[in-house]
Amino acid sequence: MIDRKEKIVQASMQLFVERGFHNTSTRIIAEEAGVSEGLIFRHFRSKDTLLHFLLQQGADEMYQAVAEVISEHEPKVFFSKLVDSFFDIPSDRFDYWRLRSQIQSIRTEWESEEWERYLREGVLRMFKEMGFSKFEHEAELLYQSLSGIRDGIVRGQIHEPEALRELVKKKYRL
Amino acid sequence: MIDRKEKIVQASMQLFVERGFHNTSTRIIAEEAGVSEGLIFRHFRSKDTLLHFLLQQGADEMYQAVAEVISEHEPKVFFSKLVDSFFDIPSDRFDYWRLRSQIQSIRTEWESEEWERYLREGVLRMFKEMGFSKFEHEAELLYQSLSGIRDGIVRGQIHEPEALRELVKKKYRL
DNA sequence: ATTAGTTGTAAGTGATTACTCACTTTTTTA
DNA sequence: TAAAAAAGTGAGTAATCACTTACAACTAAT
Repeated sequence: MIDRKEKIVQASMQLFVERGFHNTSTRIIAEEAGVSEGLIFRHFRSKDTLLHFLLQQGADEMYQAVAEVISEHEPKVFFSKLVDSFFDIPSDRFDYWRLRSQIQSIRTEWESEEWERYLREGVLRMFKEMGFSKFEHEAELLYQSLSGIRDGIVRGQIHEPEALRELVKKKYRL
Repeated sequence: MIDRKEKIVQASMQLFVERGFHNTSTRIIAEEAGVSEGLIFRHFRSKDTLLHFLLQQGADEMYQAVAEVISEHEPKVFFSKLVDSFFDIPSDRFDYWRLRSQIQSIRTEWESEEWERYLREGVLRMFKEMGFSKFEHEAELLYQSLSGIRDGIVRGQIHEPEALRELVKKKYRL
């Protein structure tokens, strides 16, 4: 009846985000998931593997989302889809972003994922095709700004995301 | 001759940023600082107190920096000083920002500091005085964007900050 | 020179950590 | 239905954790 592996995934995600990865013991994960501690290691070889699984799961979904944006070749539509992809984060994906942000700020070896490189390339291409003179800097600025906004959203700091979204689009006259 | 307390402060800051707070033991801090483990607890009552000290130290400096920006009442100059304050982070303060970002993403109870509230009020006031219709949203957008850029800078993701700075200022026609 | 206060150390403390192992129970397959 | 494989448990494990304590060394003032 109950998918215990999924229970472990959900409990660990919540705990990692709330208390931090290194401050979350496998004992409390098991407790929260309602399983024995040993089962965690049956399904995931180690606590690190579990973390990696959570991040990979989110990255896979992002790859899908980015593919959808990237496939758009009309610059103005691309821009709109791009901005929307930063604003339309389903609330059940907030945890992924918060976990990612946490790990990124801890691990020095963190390197950008494939979907992120694709997306940045797409932004670059868009500004180029739109005829912006300093398209590289425009791309960098937009990407970092949107990242900051996304952080704000998943942390619940932004009260009226819709107004912000319109403002961003207006700034680029779209 | 050697200020051992300062040694502890520097070693712990570096380690907290590199490996994460909860993944850094007091044993390794002592090792890295070249002191006995007990000395950490002589100077700082607990590991948490040490963390708080590091954050407070950085916040104090930020309060100074923000006071300088806030004191400017001419909107256009304020804007320029504001943007500069996000771009001109001395490299020896990178660690503070990375530590702050780490703790912010772990602790749920994190609430904005005094200097941050002051700064955001200032940005709000600026847009208001500049006659922007949706000044609240403009302030939110600018603040979150600049925060994203600052994150990028302290993480070494931004290659040409100067070009970005000029671009930001140009966007607001200043 | 004695005292008092501070700074420092080494060797502990019990609690908690990620993980293992021997075992039982459930599910799948032949 | 029997056997094999997978899922699940609970009681371990050595190592590490933040922190304490008893004591020594240094510093400064009387």
